[in-house]
Amino acid sequence: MGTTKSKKVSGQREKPQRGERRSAILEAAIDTFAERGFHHARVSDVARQAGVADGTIYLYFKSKDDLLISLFEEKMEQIVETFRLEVNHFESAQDRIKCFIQLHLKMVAERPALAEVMTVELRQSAKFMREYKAPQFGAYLALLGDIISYGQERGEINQGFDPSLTRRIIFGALDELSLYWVSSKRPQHSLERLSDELWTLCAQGCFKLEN
Amino acid sequence: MGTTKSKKVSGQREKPQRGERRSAILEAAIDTFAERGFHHARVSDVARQAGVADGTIYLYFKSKDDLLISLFEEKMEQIVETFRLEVNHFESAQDRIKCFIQLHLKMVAERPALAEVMTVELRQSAKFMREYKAPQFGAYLALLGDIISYGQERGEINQGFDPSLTRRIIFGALDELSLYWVSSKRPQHSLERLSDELWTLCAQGCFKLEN
DNA sequence: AATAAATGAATGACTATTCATTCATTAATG
DNA sequence: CATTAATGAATGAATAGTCATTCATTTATT
Repeated sequence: MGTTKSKKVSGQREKPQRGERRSAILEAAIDTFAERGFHHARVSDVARQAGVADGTIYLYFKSKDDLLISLFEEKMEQIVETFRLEVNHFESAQDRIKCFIQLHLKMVAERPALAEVMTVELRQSAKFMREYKAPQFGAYLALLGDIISYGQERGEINQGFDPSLTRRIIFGALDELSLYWVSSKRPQHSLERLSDELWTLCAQGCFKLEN
Repeated sequence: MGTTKSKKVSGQREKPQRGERRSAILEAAIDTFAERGFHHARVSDVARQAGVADGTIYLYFKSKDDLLISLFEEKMEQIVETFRLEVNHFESAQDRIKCFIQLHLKMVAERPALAEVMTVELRQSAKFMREYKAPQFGAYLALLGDIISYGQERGEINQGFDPSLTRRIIFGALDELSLYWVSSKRPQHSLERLSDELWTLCAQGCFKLEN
């Protein structure tokens, strides 16, 4: 059945135009890595999904690892750029943090496959990739840390907090909430709910004041 | 040099006694997976580290995957048991949460290789393992959630928080702090500092009250 | 026609797993 | 007690399968 040469597979793309090959491969890699996991995904799966031949991938990327790293760095760069702009629309550090949390979770909602690759697949190489080889992850953390420092300068946030730790706490919470949401077939909670819960905890803690 | 048959390798164990084989393999797997990463670690590396033959591993575990899963489940079971006992020594939910945070980070300090396997290597299989196949991870989260519910029953914690979300926020923060600490060659902060920072944020939030 | 881009079958490196054999230990026998 | 037989845990060399990467050939572009 079907045409002579190509087995149609769900999600398979049409042969991409010249000049769109590279980004077609990146997008195919996001979907394939999210679905099968980086280690179980074959390069030929990515190629099929992108509508190109196996060898074509090696015209644009040095190796399968390079594909994962490029994917991460390029997408993360865009994200950092967008977030920085959006966040700066707000004056107070409180609003900026709230905005950051919402943007992170909005991205999870809009690009779940990308979120999954970033949260799940990348952590495994964390020790090797993150700070060391992943400047854009550093930029993401730095953005969050800058907001906290800014809040301290403005007197909104207690001086006692160390931005380099607090940013990790907030990032860790966001990352785990994202993983939870992405992994749930039918999430029990809306992303707005996740956002509010985290925001409230960051803002005022969870204990009643008189105790 | 050395004996006829065995090349000495750093960290290699002596041939384990009968009845200690299984746990020798588990301990060797922790070290090897932490050092090389699960996917890059060869079964023969684990065998050498444990001081047994390759085939012996298959007398105790079905597959390399099964070794990772068994490792996680068995260690996590012990951890949950210990944590539950320790935490219940305290009356207030505040003290229980503080205790939980401290125990988690203490474990990271005492067993960094185990912490690394649990935070880094396992996340990659997160979607498949966690809730679905990893009842002990569920038990860990449940313990944290129970403390929060308990705090709400006692009137210490605002009813507005959803324990199933709050527990993930706290776990995510702990997990990320652990990863940070384990990955840093020379951590900038003591684990006590990490513990205090997270505890303070959970307890009172980071914003000054009058704003 | 000349050049560049794309193809995909073939290659080769890698390693999880198997299983025929060994051998230390225990039980049976005289 | 001394000797022999039985057991099954342990071994590790060989297997079998996988899949990233290459490159001779084909197709598209200028």
